Amino acid sequence: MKLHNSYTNQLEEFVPIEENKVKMYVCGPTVYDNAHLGHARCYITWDVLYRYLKFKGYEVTYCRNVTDVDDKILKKAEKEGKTPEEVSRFWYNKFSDSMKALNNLKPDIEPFATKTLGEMIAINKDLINKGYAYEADGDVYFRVKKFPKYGYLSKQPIDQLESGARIEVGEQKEDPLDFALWKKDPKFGYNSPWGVGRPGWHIECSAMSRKHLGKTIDIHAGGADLIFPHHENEIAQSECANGCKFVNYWLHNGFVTINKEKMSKSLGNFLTIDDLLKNYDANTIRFFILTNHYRMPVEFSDEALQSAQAGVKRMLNARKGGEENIDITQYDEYKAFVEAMDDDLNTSKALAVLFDLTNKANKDVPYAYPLLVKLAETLGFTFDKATLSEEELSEKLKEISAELGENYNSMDEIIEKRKAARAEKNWDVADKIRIALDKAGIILKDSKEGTTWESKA
RNA sequence: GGCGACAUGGCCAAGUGGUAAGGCAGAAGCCUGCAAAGCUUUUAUCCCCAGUUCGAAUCUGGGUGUCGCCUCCA
Repeated sequence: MKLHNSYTNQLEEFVPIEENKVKMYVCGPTVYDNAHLGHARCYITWDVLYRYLKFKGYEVTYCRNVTDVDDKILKKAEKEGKTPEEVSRFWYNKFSDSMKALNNLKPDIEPFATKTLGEMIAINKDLINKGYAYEADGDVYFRVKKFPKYGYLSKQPIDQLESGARIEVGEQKEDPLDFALWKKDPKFGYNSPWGVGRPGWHIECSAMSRKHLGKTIDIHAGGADLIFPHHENEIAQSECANGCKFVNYWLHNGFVTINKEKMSKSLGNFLTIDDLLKNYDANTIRFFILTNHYRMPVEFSDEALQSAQAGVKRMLNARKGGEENIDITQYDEYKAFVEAMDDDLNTSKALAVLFDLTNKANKDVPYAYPLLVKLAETLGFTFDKATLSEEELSEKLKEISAELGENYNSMDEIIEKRKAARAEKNWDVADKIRIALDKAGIILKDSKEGTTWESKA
């Protein structure tokens, strides 16, 4: 399997440190607000990687952190008169709900920054002892110039970075390039050897990664906007503290754009996952994301989502049939799918394979449907049809009964009535029934085997 | 200014040297009492210019355009 490594900027054969085992870390959310489509793309992308690695037979440990100590959380807490814990807990729960709604698998480990403070302090101590960091009036900073490889990941010449760097008021840096490992904060801080303070953002990931996955890990992934400074700084901290390589494969996803601009919180041009789910289901959003290669930008538009909706509907509508227990690896489509995914997660090509199978299923090729389901599930699609609850069904029946001026107690009754009308060539009655059902969001499908119904939603 | 990415049919999008996958939308036909679903058929020479090559969307050089990072950001 080949993956694009941002560190070398090359496609590389993926070889895990330990045979058959993968340790992957994804930079998770800072929990202070709703997640938006951009976040959805990121976490869907890495969810697909996680699923695919497992599909390939790897034993994967997927760690995605939760940043629950941050300026924005504190600001929100102060504004709302809550504790930072209350704020972060609330938004973490919201985030988890969104991830679940998008059908993303739960990572094996979801560490919280506030629960990893001991590891952060330990790393900071190491860095100070080794001369890579220094304390200054309750703050701790990293000496960037002591790490020659600084800038390698982001491909930034150090002098260029230097010209952009500034020392903020109140900071005690030796050099403008230096970044904070620990910041004095008497109000919301935690005890440390340097007084009461809070960790810097970057050290959190270095610490959580080391604590849960070890000093050197296979994969570290996240949005491309994290390359600088976040991931650059993580490398500096971890490699200097641990004296060994931090990450073997750096993977970065592209952005979601809207009107050709990056969708982001600061620009305010974002759509929350919750809002999106009001109009489109998880399969549609996933399809929309996966039609593009993960490193390319994806332009959001309702037209694009509607196109995705139509496409995913076609796939999910594939005719059921075939044997369940087959050896799927023997088929060409399986090989084509694996080949596509092995090529740096070429999901658009993989989707083409799924459409090939959809087509074959509709022509009753015996292995097509089971293989389709198996492969589509590897990309995180779900084939469960929307089912109506008891109450929803009785609600619909009332609606339809009212529309037709009759009293029906079950869908079967209605279908029987229409069947009888059709047998008498009473098209008027038959059509009225079909149209009334359609109005209530129920679609009838006539076939030689009989008539079936399903809910639109 | 520095660094990087992208430019393929009406829309989205694969394709890194051998003659343009797939999806959506459109058209025609089949099926159907009608419809839905499905099936069949159907629409491109790849931003521009120059070069390398027997041969380029694919490599090289030069343009043009768009976007991203360099500050919190998935």
